[in-house]
Amino acid sequence: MTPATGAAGGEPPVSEAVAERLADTMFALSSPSRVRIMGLLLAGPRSVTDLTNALGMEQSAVSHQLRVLREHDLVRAEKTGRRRLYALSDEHVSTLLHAALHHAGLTERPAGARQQPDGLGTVAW
Amino acid sequence: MTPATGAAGGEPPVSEAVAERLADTMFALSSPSRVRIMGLLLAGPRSVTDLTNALGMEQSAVSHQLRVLREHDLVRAEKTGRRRLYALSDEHVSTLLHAALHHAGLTERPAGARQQPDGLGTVAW
DNA sequence: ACAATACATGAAGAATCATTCATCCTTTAA
DNA sequence: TTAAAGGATGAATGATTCTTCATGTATTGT
Repeated sequence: MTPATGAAGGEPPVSEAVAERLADTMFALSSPSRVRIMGLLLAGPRSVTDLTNALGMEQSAVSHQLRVLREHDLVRAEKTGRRRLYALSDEHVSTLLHAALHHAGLTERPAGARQQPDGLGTVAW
Repeated sequence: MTPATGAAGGEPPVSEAVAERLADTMFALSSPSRVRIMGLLLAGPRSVTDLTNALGMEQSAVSHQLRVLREHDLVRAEKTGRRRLYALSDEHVSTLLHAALHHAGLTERPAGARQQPDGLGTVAW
């Protein structure tokens, strides 16, 4: 087997555990709603109501998706008064997000791109 | 509204179109099987049979997942003889993958980490 | 105390996904 | 030509997922 393909030895290059962790994180970013939320948070902390208005979805849906992001440590909530301020959990996350956005901006253009060359709005790095 | 949260002006920081594209790409990496495949390809091109053996899943399942990766431009197939050599579609992808792996390696340790500090095996950069 | 605001959460339903099974196509070997 | 190897693909099925609806809890305002 593997007649000229390269080494195919013993331990896998990416352990199954890591694969699962990575997939899990990617999953959290695999829905447009959640990515849009992350996109908004990229510009600074937002309350659930802010997000709900900006996204044009139901408050319940936003909360549900925020929960997913929370459970995956992508965002953190800080409660002040009766509202909860959501923010990216750390700059590490925003780095990953930017990398991903950059990737998304470079690959396969749908022919009718009218947005910024990379699809980013005004983003504060 | 938005009483001290920051700007909440007009155009979204991440367009809906980009969010969809990004989510789409992330989706392709949101299953452990596909991540493991990518992990193997990180070490070099592999045939479907190679992957099937290394992964311990059925050939059909591997082909199905390869298709997803293909349709998302994450891998490319080159046919030589009666086998198909799959490889990461470009180095750009492997960059993103490494970034993601790095992220996965740093966040929340499941308490029982026995792998390399970052969970990577022998990986050729 | 009462009402309204801000969020969270459980249930339900439609849609989507990953895997297996069976089958088909193509290419090499006998 | 026949058979086998290497893959791809459609159908079926069980498991997840996203959204809406309804309702619950905590906090502020009057």
